[in-house]
Amino acid sequence: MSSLKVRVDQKKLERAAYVLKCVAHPVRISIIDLLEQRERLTVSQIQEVLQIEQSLLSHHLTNMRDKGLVDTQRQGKNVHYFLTDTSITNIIDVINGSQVL
Amino acid sequence: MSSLKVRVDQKKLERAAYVLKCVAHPVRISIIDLLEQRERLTVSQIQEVLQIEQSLLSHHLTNMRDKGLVDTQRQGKNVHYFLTDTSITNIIDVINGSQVL
DNA sequence: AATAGGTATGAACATGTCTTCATGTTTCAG
DNA sequence: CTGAAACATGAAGACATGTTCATACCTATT
Repeated sequence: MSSLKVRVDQKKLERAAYVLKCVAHPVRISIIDLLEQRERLTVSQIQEVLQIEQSLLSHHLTNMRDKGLVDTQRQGKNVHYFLTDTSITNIIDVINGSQVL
Repeated sequence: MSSLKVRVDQKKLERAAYVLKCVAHPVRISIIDLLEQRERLTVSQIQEVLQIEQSLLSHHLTNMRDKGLVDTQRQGKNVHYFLTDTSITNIIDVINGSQVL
């Protein structure tokens, strides 16, 4: 007999998968990395670093916002993006500290 | 002037995204969690816990194997699966220690 | 050799994701 | 009020992923 079972409840599993799916993209990982370094960044600042189309970046940011990864704050013509929970940046560490990733 | 840039190189970014995409699924997160508890598990053992179709589970396992997350070892009629790099289990911790995930 | 248990594979369909392009919105400066 | 800068949105096509079903494969037992 074995009391083996999944230690994460279904709700959390689905939520985690949902958000991880969002993290799992080169551009979006990059954005997280940038926001770990700067706290707040405007779309144009991010665009300058990543060198991708404005519209594409906006889609990615909206995506991350929908999933609750980032939040925004308007300041004049600019919109500032920031991480809602900096603990996600731990994923970057996991990435760097793994043979597999 | 700002020396802001992505601190993860392109290759690693793509690899990380590729593997994270694989992690980002309820069933596959569950499998990782189980293999954190047991070291080695056969397909049927996993199936017994997860209660999903054999074929579906097999597809998921093959997927994880292709991405290098797990590896296998045959023993008679059974095939044992195990994590190739236990540091991935840190992702479970990140999940549990995050407000967002 | 035949059978059964354990696992893998492939086709097919539905659904989701990524990217581009065109266009819309908001805000400020003049 | 007009125009330009900064950002968002929506449609569409290409492509990837998840699931099911049927079937094939491997191994041990008889």
